[in-house]
Amino acid sequence: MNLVDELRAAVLASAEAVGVTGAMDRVAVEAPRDPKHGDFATNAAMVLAKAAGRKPRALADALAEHLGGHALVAGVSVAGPGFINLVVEQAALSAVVAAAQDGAAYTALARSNAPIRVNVEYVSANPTGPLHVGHARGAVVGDALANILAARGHEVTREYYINDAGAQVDVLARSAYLRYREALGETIEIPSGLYPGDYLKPVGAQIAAECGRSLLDMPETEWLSLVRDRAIAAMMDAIRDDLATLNITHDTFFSERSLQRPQDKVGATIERLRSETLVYEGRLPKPKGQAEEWEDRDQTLFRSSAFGDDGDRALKKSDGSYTYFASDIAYHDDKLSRGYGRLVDVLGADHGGYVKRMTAAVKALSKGTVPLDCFMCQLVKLTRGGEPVKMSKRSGDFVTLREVVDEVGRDAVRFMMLYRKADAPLEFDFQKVTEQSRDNPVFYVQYAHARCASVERQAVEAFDETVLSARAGADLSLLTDEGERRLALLLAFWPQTVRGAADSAEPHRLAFALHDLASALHIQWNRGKDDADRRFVKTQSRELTVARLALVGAVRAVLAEGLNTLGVSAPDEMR
RNA sequence: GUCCCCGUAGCUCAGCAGGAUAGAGCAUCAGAUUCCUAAUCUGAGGGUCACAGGUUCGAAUCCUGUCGGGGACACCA
Repeated sequence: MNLVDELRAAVLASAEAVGVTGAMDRVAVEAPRDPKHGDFATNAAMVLAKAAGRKPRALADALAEHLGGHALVAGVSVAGPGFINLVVEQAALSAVVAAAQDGAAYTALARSNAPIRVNVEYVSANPTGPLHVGHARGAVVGDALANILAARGHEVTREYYINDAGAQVDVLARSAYLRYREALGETIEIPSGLYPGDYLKPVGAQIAAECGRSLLDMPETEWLSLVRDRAIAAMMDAIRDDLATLNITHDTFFSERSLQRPQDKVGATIERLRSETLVYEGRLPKPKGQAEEWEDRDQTLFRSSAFGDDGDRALKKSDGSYTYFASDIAYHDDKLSRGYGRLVDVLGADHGGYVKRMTAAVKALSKGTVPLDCFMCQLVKLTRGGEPVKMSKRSGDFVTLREVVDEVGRDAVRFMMLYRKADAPLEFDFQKVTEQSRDNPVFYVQYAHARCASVERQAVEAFDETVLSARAGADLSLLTDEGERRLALLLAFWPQTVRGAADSAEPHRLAFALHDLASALHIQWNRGKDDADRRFVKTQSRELTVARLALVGAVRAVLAEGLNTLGVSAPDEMR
């Protein structure tokens, strides 16, 4: 059990001892606002006061008296409206430092005792071109979230939904066909409405090489599916390559088309819902606003309004084919049939209006047993030297994910995308991120890790190699310096941070926690410049150096584990 | 017209299931390199948490409304 959990258990035991029951799940052990208040603080007295029928301060006094006797607690005080501040025994922090030597094992303390199977769907960009920088955000957030859920102990599947069934892939095919003719020597012009990007030229060339001139005389109905399949395959290869530059790989690529052929799974799902009276034939009210070409007609509708949506949603287009939503219902039904306990969709900002209906659909399909969490990534505002860069796949004039990674580097792209809440807009400035300056927090955190490694190298030089192996038996009670305690306390919160990030699906919390830890490390390091007694490597005392190396090793292990979870490298030196 | 997200320091953003004096980075100003990497650190200035109500012991946080910015709104995907 980790320290924060132990303290929380102690608080709850104290509450029980003084005869309080009630909203125990709201009791939290957290960092106090001001470190001067103590090592930890709990809101227990304020949260439980009502149920106990006592005033917060009075209850706090009672709890504090009881907590004072706990083995881990060295000091207790009551402050403010009823906070109980705790100072822990040195042994408690020593245990944290010892446990954190192994970053992976220490992070495993965050594991849930009720792990479930989780499906995380992310990216799912249309296979009509290379990924652009907007996709990068969803890709990184989804990937990091999957890592974090795995760190929480869940069994995670990373999935990509290939939208290969709609009209846009026919447009892709027509665009590729023109490139095919171009490859055979024709001079072509890409009409508006098709994809003009150069990236289809190799596809056209490849088809020309394989099929020769045989497609030239065919009617579109004959070449369309052939060209389409090849173009989609080529685009998916390109997308996989793009994702690989960010170290992102999916476990499953799920084809939308496979829901319709060879078997009509979409129809089957619709009919099942119809039998539950959740699908019906009816008319939608004419939407207000832009609806000039509104055609009032009977439609096949899903009763999503019964599950929290604003209205019912169409499942078939006027030509009788399925809507994207209908396919997506069948797709999520397929996910459910694979036995997941939780579904997560990471969506782009332009899918905002889609969340309610999809959540409603999963509610209906799973009969409320499986939650679907949709997380929106807001737009990325890409600037270069203050000038906004436009992105539009149709124009063929967009900044690709690959360009950004090539210019800025994988680590910087990943960390920057994670260094803010996903549902807040993000400004990504090329210049700042390329500068490798203090402006870029990834270097700050990586530097802290490199500095830890450097300290270890220095220690070996000052003593010998055995100072590192001696850490296992270090006397950690020597770590009494204020800054050292501060580092140990930050380490103590790490498992909770991982839990919080996983359960709230907010990867940025990890990034900020790592930044905090890096900051504390840098501060302590610099204190050694003013005060030689505080240096990590203290040549006069091997014993003290070994203890401090253990602390540095713990910080390094957690930084490495955290960076690894975010998909960012943890270099041993940065020169 | 409806729905979703956002509005916190000059700028970019945190603020974890309401809680202690609202934080960080950048920028500005003033400092610290005989010393484990100055890609670092120390200090200062800078705020009616968009606005108005409400809920309560207590609100940046929850509810309602207003204003402002972005996104989405039959059949596209």
